[in-house]
Amino acid sequence: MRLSTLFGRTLREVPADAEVISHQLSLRAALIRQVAAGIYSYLPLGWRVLRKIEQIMREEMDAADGQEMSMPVVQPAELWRATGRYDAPAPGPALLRFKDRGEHEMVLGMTHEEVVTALAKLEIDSYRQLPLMVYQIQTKFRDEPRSRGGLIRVREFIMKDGYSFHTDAASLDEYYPRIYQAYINIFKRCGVQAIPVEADSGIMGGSASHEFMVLSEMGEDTLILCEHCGYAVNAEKAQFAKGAAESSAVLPLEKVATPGTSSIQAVAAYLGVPERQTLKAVFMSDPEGKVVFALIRGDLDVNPVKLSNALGGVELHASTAEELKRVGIVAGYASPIGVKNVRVIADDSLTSGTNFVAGANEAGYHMKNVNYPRDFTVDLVTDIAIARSGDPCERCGQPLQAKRGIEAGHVFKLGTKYSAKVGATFLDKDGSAKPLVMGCYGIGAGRLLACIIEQNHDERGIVWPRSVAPFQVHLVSLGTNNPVVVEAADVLYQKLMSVGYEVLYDDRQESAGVKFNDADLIGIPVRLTISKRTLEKTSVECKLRWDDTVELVAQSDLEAWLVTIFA
RNA sequence: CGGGGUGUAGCGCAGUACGGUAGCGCGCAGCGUUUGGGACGCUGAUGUCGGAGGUUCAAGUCCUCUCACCCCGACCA
Repeated sequence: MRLSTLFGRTLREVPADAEVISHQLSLRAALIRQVAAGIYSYLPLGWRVLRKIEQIMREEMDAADGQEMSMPVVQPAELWRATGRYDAPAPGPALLRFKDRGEHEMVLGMTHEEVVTALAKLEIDSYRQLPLMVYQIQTKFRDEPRSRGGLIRVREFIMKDGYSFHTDAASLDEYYPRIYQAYINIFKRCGVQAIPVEADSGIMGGSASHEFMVLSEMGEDTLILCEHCGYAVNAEKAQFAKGAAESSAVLPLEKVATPGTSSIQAVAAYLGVPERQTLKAVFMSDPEGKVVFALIRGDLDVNPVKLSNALGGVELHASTAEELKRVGIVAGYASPIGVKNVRVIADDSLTSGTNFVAGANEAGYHMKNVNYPRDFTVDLVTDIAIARSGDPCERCGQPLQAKRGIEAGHVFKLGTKYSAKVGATFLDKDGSAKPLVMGCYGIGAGRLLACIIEQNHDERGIVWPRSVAPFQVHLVSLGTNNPVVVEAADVLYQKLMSVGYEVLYDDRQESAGVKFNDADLIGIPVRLTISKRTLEKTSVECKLRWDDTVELVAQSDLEAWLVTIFA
């Protein structure tokens, strides 16, 4: 490809809208251009990278016995009604809906469980056909409330999504690690370090799932890691050792005046007790405004995802003052004692320890010596606490670390959630019809591209890993007014291509500075320079993008030199 | 959906307090000189100042409405 005719130009200045480094570089290096919020075009350079990423995913999926196929982006609403997701609160408005000219309700696919399960119902009859895995590399559309960070969080994106079908859970359990390993291979081959963590399965449902997280301050997820024992988990799901509050002889309930102490910190200090001897009340409401009272030991915080899961996955928001008033709760002094009209979900941290301080449901007053279950009852006791940096690991007791990460891939054991609803069954050996047991596996291609840049750049630009670089060789000719140089560069360009290299040839009439800066920005692994100077020595100047040194290589040795780089 | 911000040439920005002929840098086109880290000179083109109303002799600037985009939060397979 001659740079003089490449569609898409590099930008010298950072576009004002881009804050994230991968966003800035993908715009400046002419990989992508924005069309609307969270919707991008890929320019030729970006598309070449994306295709390389896709090819790596394809090879790893094929190696895991996957069969590539393609399913539509536009899907009938009835498929989504069948699984209940059309009307469910989640995904809700993220599922873009519209009508075609025949007034049929349609959606833009945000994932393909519905379509693939319907296909499986059609095509799979017998256990003899199982297990199998199909995958596609296809556009998804999710009408996110807010896109951000360039390609990191978008509305329209290309995803590699795979679906496996099994006779039973044991078969899925056996297959799942192969995909897990394939994912590790994919990220490694793409030059990104991704950490697999245990994850919450969210609206996808299912029994187990893992996310592949790329460490980045930009990340929207928090991971909890234990360096000591290797426990790695999304904070949404992380468990930790909570320890126990003090236990002593149970004392009689006592109401005390605690003016101006609407926070745990304040009331603990006022009464001279540790925070872990207090009970904290947190209120969240469902979409209908019904208040949930979450009760947890004062030194811990509520994890909204765990709380939501404890309630069967309902959507929750922080309760408004109005919602609290309606059920007679005094914010800041709320008490589990005598509370009515709300569901009380308690963290298991309050089942050990005695004589806690809790609110009196009256401004300016708390209760001392509150004991469960003597003084109050709850609807459910479970783990609803969020793990924080420094909390002890539940498995080994060592301190946990919290880090930010970008979710680059996600694998789920779905079980029969979709197949049962769609009626996708097969006949087992014993002649009985059983729902297919499913797994699903996704990686966002564009997000992965952004992650690659996040982890592979320097102050001058992108430093592509060889595996995904848009071209292998960036050929720079200096002195385009010198016919001898032009001729030599043209010959080298043709020769490199004839032996199979992907070459970006900077044949523009630009100064050396412009050409070198663009080469650094675009980040192709090998830079070859041809000039009057190199020709005098019948050599080519060679430089690797990740290395500062340049090397003169005799023209006759160039091919051998390149072989060592791409070996 | 709440809070904050920005829309002026392809990109980055000034001009808006106080209304009076729309500017700068880069980029782009032509000519010439340059050619190893974002060269130089000369000449030139490009704007419905996001949009619609309004006030005024006169609006990029004032008023009203509206749209788009960015950031924080809510949300998120």
